[in-house]
Amino acid sequence: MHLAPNDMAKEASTYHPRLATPNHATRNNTERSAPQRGPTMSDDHTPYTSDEIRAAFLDFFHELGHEIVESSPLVPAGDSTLLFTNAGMNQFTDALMGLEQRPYNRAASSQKVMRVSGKHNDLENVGPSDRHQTFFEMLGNFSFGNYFKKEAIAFAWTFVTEVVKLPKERLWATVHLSDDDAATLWEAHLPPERILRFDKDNFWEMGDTGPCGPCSEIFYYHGPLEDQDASGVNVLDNYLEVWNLVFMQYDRAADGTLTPLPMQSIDTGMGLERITQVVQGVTNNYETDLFMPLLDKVQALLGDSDEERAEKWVGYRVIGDHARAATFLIGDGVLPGNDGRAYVLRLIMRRALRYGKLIGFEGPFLAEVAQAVIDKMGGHYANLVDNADFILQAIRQEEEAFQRTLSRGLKLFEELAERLEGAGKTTVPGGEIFRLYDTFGFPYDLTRDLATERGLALDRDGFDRAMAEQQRRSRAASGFDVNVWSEHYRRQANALPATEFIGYDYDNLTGAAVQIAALIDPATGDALNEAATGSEVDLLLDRSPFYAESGGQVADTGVVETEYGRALIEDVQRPIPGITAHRATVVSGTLRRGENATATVDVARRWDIMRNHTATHLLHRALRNHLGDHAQQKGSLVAPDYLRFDFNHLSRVDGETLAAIEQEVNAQIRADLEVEIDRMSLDAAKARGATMLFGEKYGDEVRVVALEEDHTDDVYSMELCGGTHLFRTGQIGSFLITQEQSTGSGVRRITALTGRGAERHINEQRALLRRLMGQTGAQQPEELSERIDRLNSQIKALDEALITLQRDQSQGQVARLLDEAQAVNGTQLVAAQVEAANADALSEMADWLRDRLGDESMVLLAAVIDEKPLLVAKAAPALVARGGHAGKLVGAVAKQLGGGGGGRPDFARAGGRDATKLSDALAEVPALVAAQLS
RNA sequence: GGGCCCGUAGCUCAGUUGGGAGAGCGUCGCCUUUGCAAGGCGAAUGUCGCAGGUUCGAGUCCUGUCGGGUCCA
Repeated sequence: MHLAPNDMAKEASTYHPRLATPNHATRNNTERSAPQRGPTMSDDHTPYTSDEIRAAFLDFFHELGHEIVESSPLVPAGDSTLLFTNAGMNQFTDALMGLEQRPYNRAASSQKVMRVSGKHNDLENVGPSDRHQTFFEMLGNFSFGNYFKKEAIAFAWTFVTEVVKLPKERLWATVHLSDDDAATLWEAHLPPERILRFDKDNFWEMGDTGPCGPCSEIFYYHGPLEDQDASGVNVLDNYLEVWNLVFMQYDRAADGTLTPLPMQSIDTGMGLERITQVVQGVTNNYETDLFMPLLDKVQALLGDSDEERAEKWVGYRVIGDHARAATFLIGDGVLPGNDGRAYVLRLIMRRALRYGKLIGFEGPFLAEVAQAVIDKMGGHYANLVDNADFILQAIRQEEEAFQRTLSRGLKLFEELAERLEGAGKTTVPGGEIFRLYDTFGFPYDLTRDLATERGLALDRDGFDRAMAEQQRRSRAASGFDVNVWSEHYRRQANALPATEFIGYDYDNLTGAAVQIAALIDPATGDALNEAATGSEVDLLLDRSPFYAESGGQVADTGVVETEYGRALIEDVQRPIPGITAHRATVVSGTLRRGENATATVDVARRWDIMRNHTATHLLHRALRNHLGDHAQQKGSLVAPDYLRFDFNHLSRVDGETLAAIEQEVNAQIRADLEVEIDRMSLDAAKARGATMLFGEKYGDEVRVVALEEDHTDDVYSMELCGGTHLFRTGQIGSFLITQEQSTGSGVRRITALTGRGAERHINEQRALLRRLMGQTGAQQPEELSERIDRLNSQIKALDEALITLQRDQSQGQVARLLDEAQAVNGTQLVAAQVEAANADALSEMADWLRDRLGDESMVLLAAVIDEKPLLVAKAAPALVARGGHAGKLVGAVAKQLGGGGGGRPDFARAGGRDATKLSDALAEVPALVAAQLS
């Protein structure tokens, strides 16, 4: 039942809270637990625990005709500018701006939110501060062009005063300086002196341009009543901002001017932790029932007394908050790593681990606390329970990784300290501290503690300078990657025609009758009347059989033809919801707006794509069967020539498992499962257990692709999917995994082939086998390995025989050369050209000569190897003592050969280019040696 | 996205203006011992991540690339 907006405020003000029951019919099925009533629970029906408050909030707005929408994941869908979901409104952005139509125009949610960086939130505040957290839940109600200020204010007021029953004498409202409407509306609820006006604090905007508007906030005062005063609002900490109501009213242009929006919307946000704190009458979030079980767990693990716990409060809070954040992030598919979201997660986890050490943990502990998080929150967030094993394993792994990092850092520090002390230094240079931190991840405060223990001072300024320099560099290098497609289209969203997709019906793939509804210049985004031969243009059709790239499936290609022109479709994208742009090149004639056309998809290519897409579903299921439920899709590419599938997994998949997975997929292909595609409501799909993807945005009606046995209705795989599929899995033909690799922390990638691609691959491999058989003389493939073994042992035997032979030869040459030794300034000198197979043999000969010529000998041997002269010189120890230098000698000789070289006094090598000068060069050796010894 | 560090024997690592690939642990064999622990003697094991380049010569220098670590945005 929907009420007229005017009645709504009245209805809200007479709302009577009923016992909060979580299993409301339209609410999602992840909310399982009945609220636990704590011993301190008041005996009327006022919600008290966090679970009760959350449930009461959602019930309250459901009663008021709001669609209860499940929290979207912490990783935002399709928004690369946003690191994490940071507000309840994120998943409604398009609906709030009127870009997206939803089957409802009012909604409410309890949204998981992460805030780690930004103007009001610094990670370092989390712990010491009473109100900062990284992870929290945001309760919010939303109106998409439906109700506005009056109802929003009335709803909020009713909820805080009648549902959670906050005392009115402690409530304040703030409105924007200019917002007389809101001020007047508040007067229905509060005396005028409790309605305050502010400027910037009460104006909300997303960016420099775009939708914005005044907002109104509800504050709760929790100090002594007699000290309450208007001057404290928005200033003092004991006036808590409980709820922010945003009135989306204007559109701000680039020049700063405000124009009213065609559709006025409401976006509100109330932190669950904060309202729970107020309801439970405690002074900070960490004393609410959301955190107490986690802090109790920490205490139990440490065996701390209450006094000890009280002393270490900062550490307790850091661990409590960060354990929640880590648990939820990993639950939503983020794993610790070295960039973006993954890095933030690592930062948070390592901060928790450091604080853990500080308050007395010696071994791993974070996974234990995470278990407490799952116990506490799993009732409402079922995915935590479903993925518990994976979450805990990921946390344990990171704890181990950090332990390794610390051990290595410790070792490096010890070395550094000894070096410093050896050099008589008393200060650790900032650059060194930074190196430990930057390159090896060894935290500053650990370096500080270790240095202090050894009586070393620290160059903190140097460290800070190095850090600032690195930040400057990083910032300077970071650029923006703007999605031009969506930029152009977003601008004129309302003026563009929507496209009906008719490509699910494969009869429509060729020769479909369509109309060119608009032509857009891709470079400028301008609408065109016509496009001539050679031009690149985006076609907007009234209906289209072309599949636009989405869900990993690449776009169809093909042809659009009119009576007067023909264009090749090269890419198809959906830059904003509902709009399909066909990127085309006009190859003949001219296309005009409004013309009728026929559209033809490259059908063979489309079937290749569908083979890969249906196979992707089989692979997804098989992966989860073999690796566990955590092996969820993280990314997917479905192309005509291959498929690529990324999924969560913490270690590499070994060959045996990979083979088993491939086998299972092929077995399902042979079982020739039927592909059954149904449209149903999201709730119905969930109820049937369909696989959904994190970070994917689903409408209310979804498409479910099931792969199942014909008669038994045994479902092998069921996924929400908008892609195009085969009729039966048998059409895949065969499935081959060609590669398994890592793409980053905790994510593995499998590349595979189906159908024609698999066939081609096998043929290539067979051709290779035949070639190898020809080369080795094997009659059967099975003989190959044996043949190669035999060849290898032959090579080895020949090698050994050759070396023996060469050695004999070398020894013969050495014997002759011994007689040719000449005395130069008291040394025995040999300088000669010999035959040698390689540098090692040459070197060996020189060794023998030197050893046999005595303590003051010098040997210089030359050989031509690979047409280039190579020299080796050896000087006996006593000669070196007298000034003999093999390196210098060999260098001087090599120079005459057009090369260079050198080495140590007792051993050196050199090479040249011109072998013909060798004998001349050797003739000069005695003189050179004589010069060295004089 | 911008940096920095690492990739050498099964493992942990050394390798210093570019000039004979090493150590410790482990493995194997023999000796000693009733046996075990231990000891003694001896041995095997390397595409120096991969691909280019510079050079007479590259583990070492340069470029690219893959893998791992780590900081910053």
